[in-house]
Amino acid sequence: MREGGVRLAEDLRWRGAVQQASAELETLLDEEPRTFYIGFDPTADSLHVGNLLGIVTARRLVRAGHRVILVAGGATGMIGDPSGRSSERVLLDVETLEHNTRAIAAQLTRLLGDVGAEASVVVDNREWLEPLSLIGFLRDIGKHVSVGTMLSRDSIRSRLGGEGLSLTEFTYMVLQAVDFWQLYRRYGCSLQLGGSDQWGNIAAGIDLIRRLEGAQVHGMTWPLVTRADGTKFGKSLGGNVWLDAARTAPYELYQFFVRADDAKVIEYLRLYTFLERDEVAALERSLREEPARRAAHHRLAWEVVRLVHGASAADEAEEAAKSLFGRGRSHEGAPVVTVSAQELESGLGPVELAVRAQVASSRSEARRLIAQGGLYLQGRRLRGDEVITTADLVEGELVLRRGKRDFVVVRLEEP
RNA sequence: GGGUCGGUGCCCGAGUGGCCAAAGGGAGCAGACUGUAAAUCUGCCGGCGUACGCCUACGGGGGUUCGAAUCCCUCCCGGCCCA
Repeated sequence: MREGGVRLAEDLRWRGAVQQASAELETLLDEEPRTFYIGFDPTADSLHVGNLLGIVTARRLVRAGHRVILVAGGATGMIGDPSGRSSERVLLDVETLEHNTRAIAAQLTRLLGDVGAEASVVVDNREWLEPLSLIGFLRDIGKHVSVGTMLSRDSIRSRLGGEGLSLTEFTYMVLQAVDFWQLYRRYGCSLQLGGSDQWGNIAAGIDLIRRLEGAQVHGMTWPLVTRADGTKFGKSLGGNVWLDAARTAPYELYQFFVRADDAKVIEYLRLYTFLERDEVAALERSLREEPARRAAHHRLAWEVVRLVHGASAADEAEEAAKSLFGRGRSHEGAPVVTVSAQELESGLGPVELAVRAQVASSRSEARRLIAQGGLYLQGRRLRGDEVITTADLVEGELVLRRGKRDFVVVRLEEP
């Protein structure tokens, strides 16, 4: 039960990776190998940065000798978890959910697969939830669930005080309890992990198993990760930051983390990487003494990209960042847009170029951007009346920048 | 089912017949300062258009009016109270 030379419980405590637990961490984590589970909602066909902590935590437990079951919530996804939400979910259609569940299961397998097939299993809870009949559910399970207790949970109470919630969402908690119960019976699972907003759902499972099996199982949550201003971590330029390279390129993932708030980098390093105390301490010192180097930020970004996309993708993203933001050899991996040779030969105005390079979503926006002096070519500010032609290509490329930090490399289409 | 209050731009929220593309705040974008950070200051911030402008918008539909986010009808959705 050791991770990085330190007992797991102590390690997680130091990392700030535990918010609540149903028992002493040492009892839960250091005494014997356990089977634990973490659930993932199929709300999209890829996981995102918000799911990263679950994945990292799972890896820590596996490395310490525990076994993990990753549940792709194909069935619970049909219902929608009200936890931490102020408004009723819009239900996804069945085909989308099936597609998402498959995609997420595959992604989980990939992200945990290398720690050993033995130690990690990916299952879909439709396996046991779909066969349940309403009557069977109400007789066999519903009888053991106290509505009073459910009503006292924060996740429910906060909604009752606001928009209200449907029976469908109210029931979600019980379905998740059934998951835990089934995993207990099928795999001997005795510990459920989740974000702190999952505490109510986890507790419901613990209660159910106690009543149904007379057994004591446990739960543990990690804290909600925020940005320095208190808002939720994980969103970027108008959207989620995904763990699927097709949705968020490794370069962009790297950029997301490299831009972390100073006030938060160290916290993120502890939570999201496997670096040990002395390494984190060294980076902390660097942050304090030579902040402009941004060593902690770069290390954080590299570590996360390595975890998600592999070491070579991490190296490439790092190299591209160096190249675009300072001196570096290659910006392979940076966003690329192609234009036809004819197009560029006849010359493009900055507005056209910005739109073609997807650096602005409309001509109006492009014009506004240029008027404000926010478009740069090869590091030089572009004026509105310039014309860009093939003569401006440097090594066959135009390096376009929007604002301080968003680069796009423009290349000619392959003939 | 009855009553009542409400549904405004990405979010919060003002507006109660023309001066409304709609106050204010937040978010976002750009500039300055910097370190691809934070804080601060400045500008932009529905879409299209070089531009006078045009189009789309205040829950949906219909109506009154020269003119509606604002008035009327109706439907949908939500809160609260009553049954």
